[in-house]
Amino acid sequence: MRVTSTDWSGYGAMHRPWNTEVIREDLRRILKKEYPEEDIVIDYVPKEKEGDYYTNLAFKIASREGAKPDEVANMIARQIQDPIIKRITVHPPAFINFTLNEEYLYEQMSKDRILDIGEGKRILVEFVSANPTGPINIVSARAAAVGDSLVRMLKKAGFNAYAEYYVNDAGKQAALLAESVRQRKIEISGGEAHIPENGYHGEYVKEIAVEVIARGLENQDDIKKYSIEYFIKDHQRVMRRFGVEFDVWTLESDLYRQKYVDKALGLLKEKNLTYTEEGALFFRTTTFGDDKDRVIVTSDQRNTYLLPDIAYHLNKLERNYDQLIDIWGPDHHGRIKGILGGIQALGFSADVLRIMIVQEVKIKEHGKLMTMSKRAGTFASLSDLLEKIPIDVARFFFLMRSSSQHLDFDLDLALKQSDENPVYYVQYAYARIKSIIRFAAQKGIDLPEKPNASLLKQEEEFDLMKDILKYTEVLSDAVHNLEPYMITYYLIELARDFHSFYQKHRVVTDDTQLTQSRLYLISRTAQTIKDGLELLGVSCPEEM
RNA sequence: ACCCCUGUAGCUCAGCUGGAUAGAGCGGCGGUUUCCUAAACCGCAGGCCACCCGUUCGAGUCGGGUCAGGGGUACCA
Repeated sequence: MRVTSTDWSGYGAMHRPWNTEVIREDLRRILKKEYPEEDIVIDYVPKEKEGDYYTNLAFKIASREGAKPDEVANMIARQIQDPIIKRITVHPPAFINFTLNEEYLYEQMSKDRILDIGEGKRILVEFVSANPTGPINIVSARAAAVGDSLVRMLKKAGFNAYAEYYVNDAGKQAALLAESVRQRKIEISGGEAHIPENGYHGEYVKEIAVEVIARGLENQDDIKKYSIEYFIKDHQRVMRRFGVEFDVWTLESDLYRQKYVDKALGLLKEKNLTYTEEGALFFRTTTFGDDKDRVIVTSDQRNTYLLPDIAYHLNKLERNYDQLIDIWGPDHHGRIKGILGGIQALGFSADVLRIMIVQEVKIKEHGKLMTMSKRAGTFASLSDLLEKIPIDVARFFFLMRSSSQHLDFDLDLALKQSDENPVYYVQYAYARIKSIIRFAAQKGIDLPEKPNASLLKQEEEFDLMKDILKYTEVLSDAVHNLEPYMITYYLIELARDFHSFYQKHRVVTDDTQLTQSRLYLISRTAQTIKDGLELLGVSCPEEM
């Protein structure tokens, strides 16, 4: 099975028509009228080639019918006619290229296209969910950026999307933290610390021990409660600082209190999907395609993570979401089959949950990759990273790569405040536009309500118009693939096209009509940049 | 031993349902400012898409194999 996000079952594959107002859908509809049975693919024409969009329809038909592709292409080209298409050209071997009508572009540009592919469906994105036993690490930071951006994108695309953080406060790790703190407390009081083998050795444990002493906490439960809460608060604070808001924080301990764990266990037993072996209770995940069955209750009667995890997903499903998305770190990929098995065991389709694995992050400084072990690395935690670089830069960099890709975080580049840093490149385009609009206002030229768009005839102007219209298509692709980096790439491209335009053509001139048309064009550009940066959770300053 | 991710320009990466002469940023070299922000723009150099086999009219993209790097493989999460 495929764990990364390309095929989003339940919402249709990308080539299927979406309920969206985008240009390539207009083209698809036109072709569909003549070829209702065909699976029509519309893509962008490479730069430097004639036309804006193309289809490979002729190849498909020719291949199936044993005809010559170029003849089929010419036949199709003769057949298709529509006001939005200025010109259809056939290029060897058999591409059919469409050049859009300028009038259509002018008209589309002044139209607000709203993307609604979610149709109000309820979708829950759970991410970060770091154990409350230490600071937020870099991979979790990346997951935070990706998850938060995803929620913003989904909302923009018409979903009712919610962000959730799950806190493992009841398991073995929490107990280990408490014991580690207690040992440090003994040490501070003059005794010898016996930290458990798998316990927590970080410096921060000592700090908590000091706090615990100051509060006079003695028994294990109180120490545990204090330590866990310490990190929950820490995580909440850091997430807020990073600009990530969660709608719901769910505690594992609450799932126990509300009997969800008992309920899940009962359901599994009831369906005869468990058995006992050597004192441990196994869940038959092999029924659902796992390579071996998994233990859910250990021989010493403790629950493994899988049982409360299944209970948690039962809890989520009972809250009536149409779709669940979990974002996990690379070290958790081994859990996928277990949890999907659990969901199916509870009677749901495996499709209701999509699990994204966000790959690891390495920090690169002075051309060298730094290890990020808590012992050696300075950048073990998100807070450490944010001490060094601005939030905008951190978020943008985390969203520059597809999430299934290992990420090398180039700290030197991130620290550069000018030139090469792509964050500022995009922000600068926006600030520049705002500056031009202010300049025009000083000269007494205001943004027009309805500009005379037909004055825009330059190549760079058409490039910008097409970019702006492409925005909803990019958003649609990004949502479908659950990949925010597509937005990032698009914004860099849009900024580049604006900077090129700026260099070549003056906006504010004595020609008031043309000035107004161009003001309108660049203000639409600015609006698009701002919208896109908001999806990434990156700020958009008016001046730089 | 098994599982996951990855292998495209000097470096970091795009290239989505197979389609045109494989793209961008950074780095390198060379240019651009009496004018709305030079945090910008323009040009040049740089690639046997790890390798082999297969499917196909067509493969960086799909399938099989090999090699290499990273991560994970508890009755931890």
